[in-house]
Amino acid sequence: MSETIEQKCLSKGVKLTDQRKVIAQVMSASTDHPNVDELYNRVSKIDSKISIATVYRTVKLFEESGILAKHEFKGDKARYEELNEGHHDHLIDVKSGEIIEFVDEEIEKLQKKVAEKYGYTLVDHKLELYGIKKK
Amino acid sequence: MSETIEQKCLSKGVKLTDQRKVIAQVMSASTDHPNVDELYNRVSKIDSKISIATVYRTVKLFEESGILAKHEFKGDKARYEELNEGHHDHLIDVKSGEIIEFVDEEIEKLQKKVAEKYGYTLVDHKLELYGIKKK
DNA sequence: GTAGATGCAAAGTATTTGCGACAAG
DNA sequence: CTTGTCGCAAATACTTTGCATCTAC
Repeated sequence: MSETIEQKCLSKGVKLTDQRKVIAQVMSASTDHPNVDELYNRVSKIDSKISIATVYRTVKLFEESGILAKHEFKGDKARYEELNEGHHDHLIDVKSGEIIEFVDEEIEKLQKKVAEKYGYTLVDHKLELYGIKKK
Repeated sequence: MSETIEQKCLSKGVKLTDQRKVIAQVMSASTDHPNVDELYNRVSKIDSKISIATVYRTVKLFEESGILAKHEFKGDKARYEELNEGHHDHLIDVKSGEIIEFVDEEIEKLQKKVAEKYGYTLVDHKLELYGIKKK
């Protein structure tokens, strides 16, 4: 069981305002990958006075603090998800937009190997698979 | 030796205007991955009357026709490159912004395998490695 | 008490689009 | 000819920011 977003804020010295608590709570409760609009809508239901500017400022702050991950899938708006230990990549259903998370150690290893081959130390990567569901 | 962009336009039924010829020519001559601004600047040197709206319209059309590939690297604007047979992925130098193209058959195979595992047929993918040059 | 956070509205970016004029097939 | 394209400027979509006020620590 990993730390809550609020605990992460404390340990990273991020000031915990009411607005941030609500945003943290909504992100933790989300099993999908909401974009800023969706997040703002969910947050508004809990506290309608929170502005969208605060939502933007907060996801940016959380991303920089390593609390959230930002994804920019093909032709779509930026989406966010809570970041926990286990790194994973995404398989996107091009018809429905459904997002499946997966882990493949072998691919991870090969990526590192490719970077090394060109004289680089891998610091980050992005792997997205786009597929159509088989019948 | 593969087809020129102009040949591709003909075979795909894309009308060849003067503006499109210039944009095609600039893209073919580019060894980097220009964004729309950069492309517009280069195009303007050849024909200063071409508007940026036309550049946007053309890269979109070329992308939809499978002539150009659009890339959206982390936190950067959309970049374009000419699409030829050999598919490749990108290794981005996070310090300099330099982009290295690479191919790794093994990773490609594993991607297909992952998609299959979840019951999907892989139709597209995006793999970007971000690294720091070793000294 | 003070540095940093918020809400609001205005300003930025990047990109798209309506429209009348124009050109390719 | 006719359909699609162009240039222009206005519109849109998403995100950031200046400023006065407020709040966590």
